[in-house]
Amino acid sequence: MDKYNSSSVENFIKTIYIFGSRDGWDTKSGAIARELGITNAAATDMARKLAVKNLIDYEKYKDLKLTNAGEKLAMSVIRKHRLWETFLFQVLGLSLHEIHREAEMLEHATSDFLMDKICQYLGNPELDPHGDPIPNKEGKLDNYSKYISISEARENEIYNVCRLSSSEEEFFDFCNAHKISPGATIKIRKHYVKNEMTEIAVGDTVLLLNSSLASFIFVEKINTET
Amino acid sequence: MDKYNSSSVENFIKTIYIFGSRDGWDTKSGAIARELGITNAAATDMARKLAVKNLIDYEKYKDLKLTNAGEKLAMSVIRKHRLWETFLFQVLGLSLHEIHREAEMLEHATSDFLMDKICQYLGNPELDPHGDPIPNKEGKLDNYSKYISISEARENEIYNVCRLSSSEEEFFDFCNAHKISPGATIKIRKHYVKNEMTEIAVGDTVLLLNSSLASFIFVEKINTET
DNA sequence: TAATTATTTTAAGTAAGCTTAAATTTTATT
DNA sequence: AATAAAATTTAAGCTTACTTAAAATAATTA
Repeated sequence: MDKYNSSSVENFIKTIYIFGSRDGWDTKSGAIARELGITNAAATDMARKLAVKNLIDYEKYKDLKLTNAGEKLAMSVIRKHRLWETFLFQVLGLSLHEIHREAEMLEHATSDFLMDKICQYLGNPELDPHGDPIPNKEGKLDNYSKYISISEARENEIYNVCRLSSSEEEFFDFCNAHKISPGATIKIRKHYVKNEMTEIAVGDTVLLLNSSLASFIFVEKINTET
Repeated sequence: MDKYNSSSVENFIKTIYIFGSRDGWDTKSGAIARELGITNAAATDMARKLAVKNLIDYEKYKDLKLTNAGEKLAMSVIRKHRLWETFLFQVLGLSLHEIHREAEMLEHATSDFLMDKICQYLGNPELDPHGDPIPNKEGKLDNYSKYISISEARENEIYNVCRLSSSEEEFFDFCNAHKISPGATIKIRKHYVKNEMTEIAVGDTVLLLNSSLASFIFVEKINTET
């Protein structure tokens, strides 16, 4: 078993993990290819190679599934990504969309040794600036309460925004413009199911979100106890 | 002209620059190959390809020479290397040999944008922790007084240590053990030319250095003026 | 200076990570 | 359930960055 994996391999494995953890998203070679900007043929090719390396279980035409080793690798890359984002945001003051772009490169060029130093420096954070949980050294997400996306939230209920889980500048432009940030309070007014839109209220403003926007904003029921 | 260069290309160009700036070192394909741990054939191959890309001037059997574009690229990579070393040393507290290993990877995965942010964060440093000068954004080494290595220093003169320009752990073990660090005062006692050894004194300790050690320790005549 | 040794280059071949185009399989539609 | 559409896989081919082995050139030494 090689110790070193290329950026291509790491991104492939990472994408399978991320897609697999999102409700209703598939992990077939086509979806991964689209995300990575490569052809289906290239993705199939990679899938077969990584199956030999025992990082994924591959059955033709089926969803790609990570093995234990594959999941471990995914968590390691995601840990590096989220720690770098936290560092770039907190220490160097980069913006939410800038940190993604840089972390996307740095995550493949950082040793476990250095990552642990950075983790310590940051005081072992549990969440990155987007609100996404940071896996620990062992690749586990401990005490991580799974938030729900706006598309899954109940009508006429009030929620707290917890995560803005995108990496596109335009998405953050939108969130900034309408005061949607972790900690903000929003009300779900109505799901227009056929049209795949959700109407929410932030303060006095009423917004109509398409399903893409809605799926990247994660919320939590406001805790009335304690 | 491509904007993006691979790690292999960047390391190749960087090595030509570094070797070219050291007295008595050649920049033939063989020397570069040895340094990079690849075969001569691979180095010749790369040399021809980079000549097409206009990064080096290539004449068979001759020393490899960087073009203006090649030198610009070299300086950019070296700037990133030395800024990362400074950052890892000053901010995260890594040791002198650890910073080299990590910077060697990070230098190829860092945008100019991020590098400038880090440079600002550090207060635009002029020297890295080894004492090596950090090129500016334009790829120039401004007001850089060229130090001499111990092998070039004059017998019976007293000097200040300015740079420890190596990346090997053992070298730093040696320097630590004998209190050789930037700022330390040493006396050159004698050059044993035939045996390629130099005898120096650090405080009360007399040390006999082989030419390899002597070539990595850079010194400056103690300034008696001002 | 001729011969030997060392170095560099050329030639042929490999693996990774892609591409396009054609064939196959799955999914959706009527 | 048959067929059309969509997705996936296979096949062949390309580039990068290497390798080994043989050929050519340069440097050294007798």
